[in-house]
Amino acid sequence: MSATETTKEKMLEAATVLFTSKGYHGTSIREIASKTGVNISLISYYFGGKQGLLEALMTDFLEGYMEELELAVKTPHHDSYEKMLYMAERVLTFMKERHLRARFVLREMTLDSTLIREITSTYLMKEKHLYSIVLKKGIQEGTFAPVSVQWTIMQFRGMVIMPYLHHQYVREVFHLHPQQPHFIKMYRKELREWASKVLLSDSKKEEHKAIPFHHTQHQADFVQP
Amino acid sequence: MSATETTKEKMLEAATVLFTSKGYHGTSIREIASKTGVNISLISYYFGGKQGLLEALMTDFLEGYMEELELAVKTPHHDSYEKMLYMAERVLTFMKERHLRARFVLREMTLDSTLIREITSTYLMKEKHLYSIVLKKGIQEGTFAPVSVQWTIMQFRGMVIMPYLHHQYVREVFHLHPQQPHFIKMYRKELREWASKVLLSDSKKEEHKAIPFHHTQHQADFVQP
Amino acid sequence: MSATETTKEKMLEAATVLFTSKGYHGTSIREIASKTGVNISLISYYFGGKQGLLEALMTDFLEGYMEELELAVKTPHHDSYEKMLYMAERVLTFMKERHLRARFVLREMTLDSTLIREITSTYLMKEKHLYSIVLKKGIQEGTFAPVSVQWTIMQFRGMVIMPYLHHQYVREVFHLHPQQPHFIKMYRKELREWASKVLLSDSKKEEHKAIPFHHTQHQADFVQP
Amino acid sequence: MSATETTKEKMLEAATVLFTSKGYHGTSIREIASKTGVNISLISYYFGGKQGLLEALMTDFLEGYMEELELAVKTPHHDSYEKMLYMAERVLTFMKERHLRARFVLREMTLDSTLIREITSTYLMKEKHLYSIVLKKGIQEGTFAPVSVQWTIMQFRGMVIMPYLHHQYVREVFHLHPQQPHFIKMYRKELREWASKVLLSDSKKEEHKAIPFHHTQHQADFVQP
DNA sequence: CATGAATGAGTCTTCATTCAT
DNA sequence: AATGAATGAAGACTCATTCAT
Repeated sequence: MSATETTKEKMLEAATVLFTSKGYHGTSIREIASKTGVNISLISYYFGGKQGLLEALMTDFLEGYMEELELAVKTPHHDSYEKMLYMAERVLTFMKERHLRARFVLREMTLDSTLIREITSTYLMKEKHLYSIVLKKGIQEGTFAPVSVQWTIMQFRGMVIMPYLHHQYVREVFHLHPQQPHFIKMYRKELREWASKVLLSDSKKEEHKAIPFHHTQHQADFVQP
Repeated sequence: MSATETTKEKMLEAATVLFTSKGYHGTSIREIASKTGVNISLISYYFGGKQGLLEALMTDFLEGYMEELELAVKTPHHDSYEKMLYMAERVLTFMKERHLRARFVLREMTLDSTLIREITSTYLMKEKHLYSIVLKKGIQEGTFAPVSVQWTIMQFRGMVIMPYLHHQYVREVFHLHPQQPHFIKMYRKELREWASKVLLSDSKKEEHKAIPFHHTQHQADFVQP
Repeated sequence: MSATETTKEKMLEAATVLFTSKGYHGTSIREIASKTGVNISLISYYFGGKQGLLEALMTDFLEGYMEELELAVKTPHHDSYEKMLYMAERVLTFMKERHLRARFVLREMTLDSTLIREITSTYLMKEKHLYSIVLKKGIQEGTFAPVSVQWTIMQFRGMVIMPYLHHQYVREVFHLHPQQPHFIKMYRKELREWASKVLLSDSKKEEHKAIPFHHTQHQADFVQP
Repeated sequence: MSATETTKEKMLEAATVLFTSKGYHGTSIREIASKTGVNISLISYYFGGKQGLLEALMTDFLEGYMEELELAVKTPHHDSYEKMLYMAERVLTFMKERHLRARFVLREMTLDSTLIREITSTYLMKEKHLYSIVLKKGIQEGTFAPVSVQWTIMQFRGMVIMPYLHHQYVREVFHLHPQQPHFIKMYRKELREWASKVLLSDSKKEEHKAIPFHHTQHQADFVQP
């Protein structure tokens, strides 16, 4: 890795941390440069300005994100149910490994600046498309109940990104840490549970026996009826 | 309403619009003043600065939000299932009526600035507490299956706020408009469906017949098996 | 004069001095603000930026310049010869009173930036037009010899602006001071002399007896044949 | 010519173009390097910085300029009148061949920075001296009328450099192109005309018959009395 | 001979805020 | 209650220059 690449990477990392906690506009390039340990002007030099840095950050993340989804779709599975969960799994793992950047990008996508829209819209469409394919296939196969494709995607996507976008909330209110392996394991089970209840067709429900709540053993917040 | 109150209200409105689309730091008080049609210094005069404006905006929203939840909890219902859905309903309606402010506040809560934490943490705790009460009660009653309280709250809350926080996404990708009455009506049904599948205990599932998909008649995205 | 106007005027004055001696790009607004004794940001506040200051400076000068020429043309004269000289006289006096600004504007007009062109072209056309009218009239009347209008304008204009654009040269090399009344008086005579030799038709040369060289008495640089 | 010399020459050429249209301070060495197609640092390497480049540019031009004048003075002529016009001719031709550099240097000389003064003052003095010699000689010979030496030099020099310094003006307003051979030819005649009227003593005027206005045949802007 | 990474000083501009009116 | 002049700090960015390679 060349000197340039190393420095660039360090900059992106510093920017990620700062952007995530203070927001894009709330962070000055001076802070980024200082955190990286280089001169201010190097940011404009490498990325052509603060905005270039933002674009690099987002594009880089979204590209990786989409790649995970695409690879997941290509991977052969027993049925659409397993594929759907595998998609979530890969995306979750991907975001876990870069949870700060994930949080920042997901938040930034809630703004409606033209710039953001330009960067993200293609990816969002693609994401919808991929989920859509799998869902439709599953319904046709009879694996899934005849659910509304769009509402299901919205729900599913919402659940997948939730721990990262609402990282702060999850941590403060529930004392859970979405960047830790433990969390992922549990969250996977929750998703599976949800999917089995909401997605599966009645005929398939018995085939796919929902994983029993053995993960609840390390959770003390249950109320016995 | 006095002249002062009107001006203040107009300022808050302008700030809401701008903050929502460009973020807090991305908006200058100059823009707010100009959009309101008043002198810049009036913002510092009324709110003691930009930060004061932010606090007023958030506190005001969160207070109303909590009030809705509290009133919903106090309202007598046939069972916890109905109460839970009624809570969602009130919150949804509250947010629909001020969807811009909702979006902004929800997004701002994903930052981890100390200021934001100070403003929001009490409300978040209270929200968790209220949902918690209802969920636990429902489990004890036997209305709800013995689900994990915390995961369920996270999921439920995620679903409720999703259309407003991800307003941009929902609009661009699915061409739906969460601020329109039509949307609320449909979203209510989705929530009910979800709740019936995920929350209800087996014994109750028959009692509460899930509302059939008659809303799907205006939706063309179904795939028949 | 309001506080604003006074401050603005002071800024324009400071900018004139600095721009003239160091050029537009060679001068920082910090220097201008500091020389004016106000805060830096006031420049952007009043003129909308450094460029706005430049435009104000140039437009203001050029407007005054053209007004002199127009008034001179409107003033009734015995013949075109007197009018022509009167035009020069008024412009000279105008520039003498703001010789720094004159120098700066005249120099700036030798650049070919788009901005400058946009500001100046209209004025230059008008100037040509006014000179043109008088020259043509003079030729028709028989006051002037049938000279080339365009070459004559170029020559005449060159002579009029020379002392101000080449102020530095005139001062350093000839120890003359174009901003002093004395200079103007002498220069007027030179122009008259030039005009009588170059412009007047033979028939008129006798009528308008060239003013004898009595101004040469305070000049020691003559060589007797 | 070595590779070095070629690169240096290309740099000077690029600098000339940019300095002329945007001014010295308005041009960055980055632009110069980029236009030349070499690395930025090479400018500091070759010329010891931006200022060094400026000095090289000016000195080079002024040296050539003076050489022309000196050679003209040394060349034997029938009388001072012919010599004077020959001086103008050589200088005009010299500037025509490098009209961009001429324009830039002439404009730069209207600034009063210390640096510029240091570079130019010697040359200006020399120029004055050379013109002075010829003028005085001519007056003593009786070729020239007893004109004021200094005013005449100012006027003469002004006329000679005008087309190059005011290149933009001449082009935009009169649609003439001082860098084309055609222009030079016409301008030479204008100068001769001017000189015959302004400089020549009465006794000599008949000897040197002013060239009739045959150049006016391609000029349509004449007004017949 | 020529390059690219890196720097520090400096650029213009915008920010939120204050104060006298 | 509301304004507009004015400020100081901070914003992003560009500058010319250096140095190791």
